[in-house]
Amino acid sequence: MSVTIKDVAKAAGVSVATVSRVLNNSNAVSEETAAAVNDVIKELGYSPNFLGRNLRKCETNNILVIIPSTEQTFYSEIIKGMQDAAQPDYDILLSTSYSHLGTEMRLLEMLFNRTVDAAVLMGTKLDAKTLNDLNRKYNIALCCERVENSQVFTVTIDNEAAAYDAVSAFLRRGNRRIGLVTTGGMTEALSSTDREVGYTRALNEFGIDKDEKYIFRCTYDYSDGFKALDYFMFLDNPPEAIFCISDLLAVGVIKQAIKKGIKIGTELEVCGFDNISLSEMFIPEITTVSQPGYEIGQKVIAGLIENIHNPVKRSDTVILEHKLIVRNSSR
Amino acid sequence: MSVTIKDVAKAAGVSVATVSRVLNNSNAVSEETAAAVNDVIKELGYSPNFLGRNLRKCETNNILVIIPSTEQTFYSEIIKGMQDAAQPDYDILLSTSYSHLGTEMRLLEMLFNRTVDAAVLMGTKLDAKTLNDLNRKYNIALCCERVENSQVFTVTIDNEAAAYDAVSAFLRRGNRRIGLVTTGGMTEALSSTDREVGYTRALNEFGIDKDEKYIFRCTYDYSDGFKALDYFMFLDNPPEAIFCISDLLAVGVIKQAIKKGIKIGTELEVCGFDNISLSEMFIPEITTVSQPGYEIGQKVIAGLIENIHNPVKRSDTVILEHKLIVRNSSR
DNA sequence: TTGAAAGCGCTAACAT
DNA sequence: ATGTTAGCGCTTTCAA
Repeated sequence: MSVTIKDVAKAAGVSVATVSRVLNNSNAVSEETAAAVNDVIKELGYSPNFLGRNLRKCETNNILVIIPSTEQTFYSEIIKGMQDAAQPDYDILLSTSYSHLGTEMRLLEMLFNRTVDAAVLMGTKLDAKTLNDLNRKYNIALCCERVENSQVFTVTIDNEAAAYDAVSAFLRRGNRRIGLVTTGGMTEALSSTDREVGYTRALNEFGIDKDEKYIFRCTYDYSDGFKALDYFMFLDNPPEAIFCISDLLAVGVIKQAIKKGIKIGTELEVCGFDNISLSEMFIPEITTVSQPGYEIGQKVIAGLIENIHNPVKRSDTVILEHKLIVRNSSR
Repeated sequence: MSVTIKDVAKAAGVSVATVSRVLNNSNAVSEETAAAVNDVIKELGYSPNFLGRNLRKCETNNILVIIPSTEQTFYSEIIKGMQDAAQPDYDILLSTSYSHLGTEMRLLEMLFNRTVDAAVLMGTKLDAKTLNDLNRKYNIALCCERVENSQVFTVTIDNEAAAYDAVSAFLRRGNRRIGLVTTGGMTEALSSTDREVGYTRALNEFGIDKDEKYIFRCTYDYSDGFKALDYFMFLDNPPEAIFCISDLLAVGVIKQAIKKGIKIGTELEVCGFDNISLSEMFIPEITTVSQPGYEIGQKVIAGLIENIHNPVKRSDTVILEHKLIVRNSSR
């Protein structure tokens, strides 16, 4: 079918071992021989078949990254960071799970059947026990979304502190009734729960009790922001500021508010989360919490590669710095 | 290291051949034996090592999809269509080239070294000759972006007609001075060139000559839309409508126009391209040309899989239907 | 219905 | 510095 190492060896008049050495830049081969072999390789248009190499070496140098979706996210920067950290030894292979447990499991098959050496799970739907079991046999890492009681190496931000910062800023500017638009309680995402805890802590510090009526629980869909705004404005004392656990929800809230004639920034402050590019493009530009995407990606792959090569694996959680970015949707 | 087919065979008291047959659902194995083997497989937690299987079968059932970026695109739908068309036989592996020729070539190595069975190139930077050479030896397909003189199987829309439709709509509503914001002339992307041809044809049909002063050539960066608007408004007779070859550029144009106090939709019409989710979220909602992403993805993978299995490959170009979506950024 | 054995393409231990 | 050879885990032909 295609040209193999044997063909090259024959054509170059050497053994396959020598060709292999040239291929792997072994120094135990004379310059002339190497040059001759390389000539033949070029001439024959030979590419080593990695299926053979991988089988023999029991490694693929591929890392699978399972992302929930490629749409409207800040994953782009993370992926860039991952690629840079992986090069030149590893390749990053992306696949989307659509936040679907079955799909995620199917993709993890690649780990079981040795198609990849390791996997990064972003926003996993797996539970702690399953993750810990996996972690024992394979090299995995969590990214952005931690899982309680899991001993899997994780890179994320301090979501509690980030929400605390965002809501504190609202409070310092004199707002007292702060709405929360979250997926917490609807999904199992711990980041949402953590952000709600941070929201509550900020309120408490200003002597305000968390009031469930100022919390709107919904999905990640941006149009749920419409419903949130409608709900809040229907209250006797509508919130003066709204903290959304995603930029997309913030867009929904703002859009609906503008439709209702509410002045964003003055009559109503809104803060999103993630600092996706849309938050800067939107009118008004949206105040948000920025996650250090590139660094997150870099760190998680660096740690994972470390784990691949070390018998004793790190299972800690790396917390990176978030940043509150104040724009026009707040005063 | 890990449990192999041999271990299973030994534990089940059968030959590896029998285990292999069970693994591949061969009917040439008795029900009792199959059940017994499956029990052992479960008990031992055995997963077949695909490196062995792939080497033996000379296939991986993986398809590589090279995308320029995961940010702010309509690729999300395309990828969904690809996954659905690939399942259950193939897995889609994504990788980002960042529109960088070197990176694209590096990723194509996976094709050469048999890590994947085929590759889809989106917005490739490769030239026709290179593509045709590749196409002879490997299974590849182009998606969204055609390449002149390439004989590679391609799925895309009719960009010329799409632009014609968008600009014609402007003209039918009485606009005569139509600006074009494009990357054409700056990059090699044929879609931009095609759209410019459609723009010109529409003008000509209304007895208007293309006037280079109404064309602003820039990069894909959304902030270039700012510059475009500034440039156009500086003209003696500014355009009454602006056609942008991407939604992102349209956002830039609109944002800057609003900043200048120009009423979008009435004083100035704007049309984007691609119908990314942002175009619907933005205020005003943006008129745009929608590409049938899901179907594009589906068709390209279906064609590619067809090619993998057929000795004689199709090398045609499939043109799918676009749709003009009129929203508030036009009258 | 089952088993024995060859071999996919490559690397690496060992020998020279 | 180079060659010989075993074998990675699997599928498949052939024989029984």
